[in-house]
Amino acid sequence: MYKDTDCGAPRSSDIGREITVAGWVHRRRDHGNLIFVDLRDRTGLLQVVFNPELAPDAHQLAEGMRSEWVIQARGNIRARLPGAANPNLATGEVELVVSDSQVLNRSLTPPFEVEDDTDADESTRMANRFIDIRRPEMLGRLQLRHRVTHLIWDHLTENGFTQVETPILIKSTPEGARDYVVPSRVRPGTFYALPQSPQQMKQMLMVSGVERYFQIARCFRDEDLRADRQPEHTQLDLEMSFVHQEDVMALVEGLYTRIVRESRPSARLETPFAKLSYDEAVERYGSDKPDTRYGLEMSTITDIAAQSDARVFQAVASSGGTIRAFAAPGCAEYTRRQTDQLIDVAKAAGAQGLVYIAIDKSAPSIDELDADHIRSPLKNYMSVEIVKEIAHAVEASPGDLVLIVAGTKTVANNALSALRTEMAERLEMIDDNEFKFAWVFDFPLFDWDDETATWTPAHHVFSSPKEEHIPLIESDPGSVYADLFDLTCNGVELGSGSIRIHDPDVQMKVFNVIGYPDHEIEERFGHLLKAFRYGAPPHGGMGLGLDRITAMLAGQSNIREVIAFPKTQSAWDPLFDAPSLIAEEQLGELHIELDLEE
RNA sequence: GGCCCCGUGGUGUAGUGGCCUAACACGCCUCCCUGUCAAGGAGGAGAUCGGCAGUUCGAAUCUGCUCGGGGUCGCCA
Repeated sequence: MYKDTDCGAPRSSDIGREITVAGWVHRRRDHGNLIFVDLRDRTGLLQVVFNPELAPDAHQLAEGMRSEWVIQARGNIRARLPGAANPNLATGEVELVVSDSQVLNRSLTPPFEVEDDTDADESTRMANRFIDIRRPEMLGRLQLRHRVTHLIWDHLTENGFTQVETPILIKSTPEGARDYVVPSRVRPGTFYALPQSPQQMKQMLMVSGVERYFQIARCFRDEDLRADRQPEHTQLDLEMSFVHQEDVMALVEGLYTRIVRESRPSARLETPFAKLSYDEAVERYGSDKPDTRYGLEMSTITDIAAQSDARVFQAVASSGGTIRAFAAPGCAEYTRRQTDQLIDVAKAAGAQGLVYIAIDKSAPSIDELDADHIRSPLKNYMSVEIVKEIAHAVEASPGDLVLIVAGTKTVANNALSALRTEMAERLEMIDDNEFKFAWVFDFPLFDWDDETATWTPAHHVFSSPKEEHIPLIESDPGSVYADLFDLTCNGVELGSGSIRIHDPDVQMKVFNVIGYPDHEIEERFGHLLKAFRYGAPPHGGMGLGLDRITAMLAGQSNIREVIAFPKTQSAWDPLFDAPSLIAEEQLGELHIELDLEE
């Protein structure tokens, strides 16, 4: 070993020990004679002193040392001079007096400084990720990720799970996201796909009698990226046999409670997790992944608003739309500029516009409102009575700003949900250290797709309808609910799960509603359906995003911050420069000809 | 595919038509310095302003196109 002690280890109790350390030159302070080097390794910093009188050779070497050189130093730990301790360093009471040192490797001047408060641009960091990860903050995030993964392994192992690896080269079953695809050399003209998730394989493992399966699985989707989406992401994939929905939820809740408690002990965590039906979540928060750290709950005021003379409201109400609203406390004095900004938020979320009613704080109460207390662009079209009713419906008080969006159900909810987030931020209602988990369950089994005029699976084709709804599958698909559940936290969807269909007849009915022709069912799912005919146990499970929970624990909104080598928004790896061209011979072997424009 | 923001020495920024022969901070190089820890002091090098085309007597600055990065909507069962 090049070192017998970690840089972050020495304390006062080590004074007098002779140790050897090795690491990177974090900073060098040259006083002409005395030279101080802060030596860094993964455990921390240690001040190393080169004294020309005690070790002239080592001192001469240190004169040439520069940032990020890799060095080794041997010497004695001693207490720092009185008053020279550094309370900001864990090792700040002591220092290493070098007797002997060696340069293990030199370094070019790094493109940016290795420090937590980096000012380097993200693309610079990504192109030099090997240096970026030297920053304690980054290394810490990778270590956090490791701890989370380790806890998953421990917890699930303790609960009877078996980790099984499933293949990365699988069959493409085009549906949902676009596949990443790999050409086959030995079967010209055919392609593998990379898994979007190990869904079918883990269900097959249930048929196989594994009973409790998990995997930290890489999943690939060739879709446009976001701050919380990479072309490849990691999910905790798990599946259990002989369980109901509550059993899966209880297991996962136990795991996530433990993850948060052990990997971020200071976090405020409420247990048991809240439980909301899908309908309730949408009604109260306008979203199926509500941030429940704050209130700002919304109400439906379609009937009240439709009685006003406002044509927008009448038109929306009569065309089957919905009018929804919530009260932003204390915002009645918002300026034109501020309300305009809110209108922009609503429009960006798809709404035609936003109607607000400011209720002056001088009003004694809602019941005693008069016209002078009301400020609204639609003031002339709404009687005071209607404003009172609306205010009551949204539980507004004098001094509040009522935000109203009219539109289709989806539009109204999306816009109001965006406004809710916006107002929570503006009103500083968000506690970054709070982890408010909520289960959202009882999702509809199907969504209606206007564009194609078809029913599509809300989650995936294997989710089981609620038993009492099975008779409705073909007659009234829209009213069929499923044993489908999401784990959300602070307004982020962390994972989805469901009880799966294990009855081939029910499965066929679902396929029929979705409108898959028989040959396509056989082509895409034949292998799984065949397995199901050999005694499939009732089973269910979840897929949970590892990147997202880790980012959340790290206090980051961008999952690239917890991924060692992430890709850019255009799915480019700036470090290795992938994707890239391949040689003509490679293309030839694969029987591929390029047809590129230009 | 749409919308929005960004691109100036190694890094981060300032400069929004002539005062720019491009400024500042950090970093880098040389020298000085025995207790610093974002060490300090003195001096120095380093950018044709993402690229191309245009407008103009004159462009980092205006226009168009393009490339790259980020955010977001669509998309992501």
